[in-house]
Amino acid sequence: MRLSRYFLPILKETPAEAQIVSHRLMLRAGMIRQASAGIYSWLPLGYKALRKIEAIVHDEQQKAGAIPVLMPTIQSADLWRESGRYDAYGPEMLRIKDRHDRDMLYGPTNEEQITEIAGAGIRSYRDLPTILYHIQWKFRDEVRPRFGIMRGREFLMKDGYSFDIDKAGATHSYNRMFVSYLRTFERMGLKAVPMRADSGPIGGDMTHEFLILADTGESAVFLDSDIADLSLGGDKVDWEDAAALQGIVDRWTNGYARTDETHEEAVFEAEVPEARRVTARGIEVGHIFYFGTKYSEVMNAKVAGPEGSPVAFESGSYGIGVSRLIGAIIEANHDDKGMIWPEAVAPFEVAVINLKQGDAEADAACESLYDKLNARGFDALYDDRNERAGSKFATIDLIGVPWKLIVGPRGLKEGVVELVNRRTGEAVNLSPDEALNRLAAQFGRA
RNA sequence: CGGGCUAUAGCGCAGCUUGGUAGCGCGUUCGUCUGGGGGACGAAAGGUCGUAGGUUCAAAUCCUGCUAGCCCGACCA
Repeated sequence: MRLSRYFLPILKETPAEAQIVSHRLMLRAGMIRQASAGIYSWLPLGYKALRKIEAIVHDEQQKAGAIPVLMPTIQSADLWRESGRYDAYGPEMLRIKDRHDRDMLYGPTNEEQITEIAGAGIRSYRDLPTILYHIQWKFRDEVRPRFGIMRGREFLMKDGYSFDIDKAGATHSYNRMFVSYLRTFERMGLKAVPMRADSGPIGGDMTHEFLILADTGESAVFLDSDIADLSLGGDKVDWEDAAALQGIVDRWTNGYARTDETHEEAVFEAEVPEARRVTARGIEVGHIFYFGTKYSEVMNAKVAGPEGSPVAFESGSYGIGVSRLIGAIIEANHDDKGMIWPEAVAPFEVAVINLKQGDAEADAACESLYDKLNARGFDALYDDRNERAGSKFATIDLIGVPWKLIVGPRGLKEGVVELVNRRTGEAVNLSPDEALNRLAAQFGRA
């Protein structure tokens, strides 16, 4: 993308309403624009980031065996009356009427809808397990939306639902999603820690929240530092091997990691040596839980079991706050100049900065680099605006492009361009071709 | 939903106390000089002062209603 032809309405000053850093930076970088309280338009840069995150979630869900679907945003109230939640949900649910005066609602979640679909479409226990998911906009009429997209009323969420014949199957499905979440967040360059969540009326210990550690997080978290240091690495996962998955889950859940909701100071002190006790703040980006037959019983969603008689599904649901992840990534990756995108989710991976637009040699070198980057499959941004160098650096650093290729007449005389890393500031002078090769190696695109 | 606050140009703000031609900085446009970390100078465009009503010769300014938004708390992906 040529910056001169892009729509990037950046701000030098911070809008007054933005309090936390991700909100400020997203507004300044022209990623979002508020439409009304808790509702945002996604401008090109924000939309690009959102799509990248969405793509990773899709990919990891499908690798773990989940199947993508797409359910509507508008749902019928009747479906929710079946489950009893139409009355139970309260004012957070946005209720609307259609022209025939039928009660409708903008979905805050999709348990009812998916249970209806599974109940109608899955006939035999032999078809199980089935995990269906979608990435769709949700609406929850929060009393007090805040922090930009981090707590909006409209938000993009991945919600998945598993269907099994028994508890053992449901546990396997739960573990699939548990490990899938670890992979998903790790791939985005995030350190997400699964923490025991409040299981509410259902009970049991099969519910976890995934939190990203960040100073501005909403929840206080207490954990054993050993858990924060765990990593899957690039290890292959055999998703069909229930015992192996359980092993991974156990590794992450054996130690202490809880939010303030479930924290018990005495247990914390007893289980974790003082040197490893970490008290921090976190942003919830995922939540998984097993809920058994809660919806399938009341909605009469059943399959033929091994004996031929109908059996209610054993289910779980699995959410990732896709739009919230953008805020969380920024909260965890920024400095005083702006955002610092992890390479895997960066809206633009590399920026070509022409220090002297209009200089024939600089222009030609930039054009050539830009073409070659595109040819190699890079998401490249060419700052070809007729701006001064300082202004270009400030813009590119604000939007957090992980790598800069700086091209100017001075360097070109020596036959070099400068390759600079946004996070470390490390800079090296290389010939244009060497710089390209270095980047290709860095991104695995040789 | 309790408490606090705000609404004036794209953004950040002043003006309101004491009613009388709507201002500043940034950004934007044009020109000149510039050009390796948010340049300088000159010129210009841009505002039903959130909205409805009231008081007054006269309202951004005083009064009333409404709406929108922000912050703290309680609540939540």
